[in-house]
Amino acid sequence: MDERKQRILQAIVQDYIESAEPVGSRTLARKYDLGVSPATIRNEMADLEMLGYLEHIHTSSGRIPSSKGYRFYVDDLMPPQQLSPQEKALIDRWYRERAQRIEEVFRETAQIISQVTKNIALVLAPQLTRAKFRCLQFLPMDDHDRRAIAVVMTDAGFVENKVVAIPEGATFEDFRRMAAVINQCLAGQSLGKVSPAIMKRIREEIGDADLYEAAREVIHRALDSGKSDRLYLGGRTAMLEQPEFHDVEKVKEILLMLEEEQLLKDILRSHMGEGLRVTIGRENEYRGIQDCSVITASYHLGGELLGTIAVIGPTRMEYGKAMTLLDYMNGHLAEVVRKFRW
Amino acid sequence: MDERKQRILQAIVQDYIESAEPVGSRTLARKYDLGVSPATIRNEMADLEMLGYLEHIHTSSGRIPSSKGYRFYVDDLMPPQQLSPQEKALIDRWYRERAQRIEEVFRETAQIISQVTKNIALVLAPQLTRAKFRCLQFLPMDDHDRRAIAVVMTDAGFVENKVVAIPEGATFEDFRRMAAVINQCLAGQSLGKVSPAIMKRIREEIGDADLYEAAREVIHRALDSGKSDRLYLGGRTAMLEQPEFHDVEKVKEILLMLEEEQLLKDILRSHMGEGLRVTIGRENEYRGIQDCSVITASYHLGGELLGTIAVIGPTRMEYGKAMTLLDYMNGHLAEVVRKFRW
DNA sequence: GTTAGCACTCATCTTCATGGAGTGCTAACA
DNA sequence: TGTTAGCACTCCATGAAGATGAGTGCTAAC
Repeated sequence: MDERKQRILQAIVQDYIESAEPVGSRTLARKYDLGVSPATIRNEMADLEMLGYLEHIHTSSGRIPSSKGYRFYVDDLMPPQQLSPQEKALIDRWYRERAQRIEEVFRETAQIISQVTKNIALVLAPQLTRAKFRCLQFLPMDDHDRRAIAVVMTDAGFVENKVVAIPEGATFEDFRRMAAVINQCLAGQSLGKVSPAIMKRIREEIGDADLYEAAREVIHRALDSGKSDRLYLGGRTAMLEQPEFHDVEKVKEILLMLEEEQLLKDILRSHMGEGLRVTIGRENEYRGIQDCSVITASYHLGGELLGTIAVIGPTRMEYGKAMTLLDYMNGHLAEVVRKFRW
Repeated sequence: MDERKQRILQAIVQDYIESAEPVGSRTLARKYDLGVSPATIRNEMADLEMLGYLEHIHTSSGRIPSSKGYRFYVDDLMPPQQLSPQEKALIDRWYRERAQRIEEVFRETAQIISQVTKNIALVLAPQLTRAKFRCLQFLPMDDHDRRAIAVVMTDAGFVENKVVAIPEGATFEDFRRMAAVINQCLAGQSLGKVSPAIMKRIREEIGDADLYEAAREVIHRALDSGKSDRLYLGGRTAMLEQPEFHDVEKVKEILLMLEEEQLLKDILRSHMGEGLRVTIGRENEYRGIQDCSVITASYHLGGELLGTIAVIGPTRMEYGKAMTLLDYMNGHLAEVVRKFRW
């Protein structure tokens, strides 16, 4: 692929991303200073189509980039972009004004990304499975000693509370004792997996069978909440700005997909872990988004993978802008998570 | 308005609700056994239009009910409806399978309502402001005594936790002492309003100014979370089934409204407190939904107002079905909330 | 290798005719 | 006096026909 072909492909992709209309040789020649006539461009376009970079709806409709075309654009042709200081300042201020608690940080991150890119934004918050157990405490819930609140804390500063029943025969004091045992045994352990050996040690320390059963349930439920990492979603309305979604059937389809939280998490997880990543159209495994592109960025802290942020939109997407933004938000998030941690 | 007019109005409303098409005299005569000719129906329709019960897009377009027409239908003409035992069983099973925690109950309630009515469902969970303070406890958060977790519990069994900073010079032990004071002073108080007198007493009991400042903040933030009652939303996709939302602009408008949580809460609150209530089209105060109807039902427990559930949809709505369902879910919710309380 | 020119292809838009569903009005009927 | 049949009229939806415009592919000339 010679340089002229690349210049033409670049112009086509950029024009199509901007206009959402199939681009023809004449328009291209007029708008971009390519130094050749429409006829030449036509020849080149025909070649590019042969090579699989462009597509044709029908004769005489202008070309649109194929997945392969976008891929080449993203990898080799896309001019590097940077957020302007104004944009950065805007984002920083947004955070400062609206995001006090860490949940708000995630939520607002999704908001910002969707607002800026006019596409769907996903933020997968750090998984607690990767977090380490810090401590567990019980609080009495009623005066009759029948329920207690278990408060579980992780080293990342996440706090969860659950109501647990105190079994017949046991007292709140027993639970307090149990907490001490659990704290001792689980301290520093990853929530993801508690080894049978540790459970055995806890059983021995606790002694009483009923009480151990209760302890097992508490630990189990604490782990459960750890497994369900939280997904924040933004841009349900923003995406309607895209002409691709001017058809209600399409909108319905996408909205239905967005309600399947598990599916979204799976998609994100399969992209996780390799910095900035772009998956274009057909490259997607899940069929429902094979006319969409997914850009993900994973944020780390001290080498540890924390979570992922993503943009999902039509393949005709401002890749450069989205990638630059994700990269910036990525750093921001790692920073914020670091701040909330200690 | 004589009986024949009423029968005709009833037929028109029912037919329009079913078909979403303006209904004409001929169709009406064919489909419903009214015992009169189309011409007579035409005359009656003209009368009903004069009286304001029907509307006309243009000559020769068939009639649709006006807000006033729907109102008369809902108040006087609508046949009473009941959920079938099958439907009830279905709902009960749904709850049993998916709703363990109280938050899930609210969420699934919204889901069920939107699924059944194919419209937007809102569930406003009990406001904590109405709940009474039960107790506050602090847990140490880190080893350096710089942060603590405040766990606040209400008599309805809601538990909230917040991270608070321990001011320079104070220790965790001070906070523990402070908790004792607050517990003593606030026990049984409504979270909605803490009188200045009580705050004064707390200040005197605590003594130290810095510590009092910290206490004030904790109480303040506990109340804050009480004020933000939670809204559960269902049916973002279900509503797309309605032909009224076959236009993307309409969809965008409604979705934008649904993102304004405060607005939705305000709408619900203004409807709160009077059992089953229907507001039709123009009767709505908020302009954005003047071509929609809102049906709300408030659930109570021991005379105390707890929350509201609602359906929002086009004025062409199955009022009977929605009202019956809301009424049933209402009882269900009160029951569930009672079960979670003690 | 590049370009101009030409024939051809679609999609879209406009216009126009047509049929169908509906109304309103009037006159006849019971 | 209330009911109905009949008729003229309105408006929407549909589809065909034609014009328009943007685009391609191919060939021949530069």
